Amino acid sequence: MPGHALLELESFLPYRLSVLSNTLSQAIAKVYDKRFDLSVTEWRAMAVLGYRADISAREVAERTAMDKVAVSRAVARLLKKGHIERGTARHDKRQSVLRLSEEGWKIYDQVAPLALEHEQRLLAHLDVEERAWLTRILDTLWKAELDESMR
Amino acid sequence: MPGHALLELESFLPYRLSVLSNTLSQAIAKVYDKRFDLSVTEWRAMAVLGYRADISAREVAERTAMDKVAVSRAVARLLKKGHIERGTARHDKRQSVLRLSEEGWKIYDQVAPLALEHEQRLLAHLDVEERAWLTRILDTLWKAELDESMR
DNA sequence: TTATTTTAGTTACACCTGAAACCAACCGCA
DNA sequence: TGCGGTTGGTTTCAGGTGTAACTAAAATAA
Repeated sequence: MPGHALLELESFLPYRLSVLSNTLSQAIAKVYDKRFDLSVTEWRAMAVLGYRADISAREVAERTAMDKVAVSRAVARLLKKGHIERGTARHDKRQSVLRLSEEGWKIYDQVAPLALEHEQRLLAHLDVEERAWLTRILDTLWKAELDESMR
Repeated sequence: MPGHALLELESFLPYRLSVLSNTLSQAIAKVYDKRFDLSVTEWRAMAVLGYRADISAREVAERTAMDKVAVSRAVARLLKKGHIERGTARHDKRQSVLRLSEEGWKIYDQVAPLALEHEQRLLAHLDVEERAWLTRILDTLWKAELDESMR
């Protein structure tokens, strides 16, 4: 194709990142869904609440990089399932205060190790040096991209 | 939270990959959409057709890692817009034969350089060594993950 | 205090997506 | 030749998602 820019999708970085991460996410998502009836958004919300309890929906949104609508819906579903509990902040009646319920912790205790296993399974393909570089590169790109998307 | 697995989302690899790649994709997608009225799926189809013409929808699906439903819809929209043309394979009347139209090439010639620019902008955050490692690591994970998801 | 603007969260709408059902054409094999 | 199974592609349906509009509460300003 003379005269046209040469763009080979398979070696195009944003494309590769996207496909890789989607393949990865979908594989994990399927497991969460089938075994625990959890969507990725729901699990992400639970994950942050397992790490830090009694935070507002807004803070969940920040920490999961989901937008507030997605969080609102995930929270609604998790409440219905009884995986989380919701209170109201005393100092600000608009804010919710979210935490995992007893039941929620039981789910969490099954899913979290599974997630970590999944990560290990992925990292198993890399040697120590590669892992270090990957972490470093992701850090750099993360900062650079997120900064830009904020602007 | 004693007794519970420690999972910090922000340092969890699949999560980081997913957020990074989504932030990236959305930024690009917005540009494609606003300036060219193209969705990511549509653009990906056009990208492979720019690289290799006269292939079937199934082959587009393979080369873009999209499923055949997504391709079918992207093709339908691209046909309506006149960006691509469709024929039928002589040896197999089920198969379509797709290629960019004159009009499609005009769009392609604008978007492809833009995409490459985008990639450069991203790579600009990394030095030569980091780029080499990133490529290598992506290759490895790509093969490993895609192999597994095939099974 | 009252008026204005901002923020937390929900709802409504229109779109996108994946899974499954479906149709037509092809293949393998008897 | 004909019959079961497979493959390319489309359609349908049931969710999921982002954007924008909305409500209530809080912060800010006058």
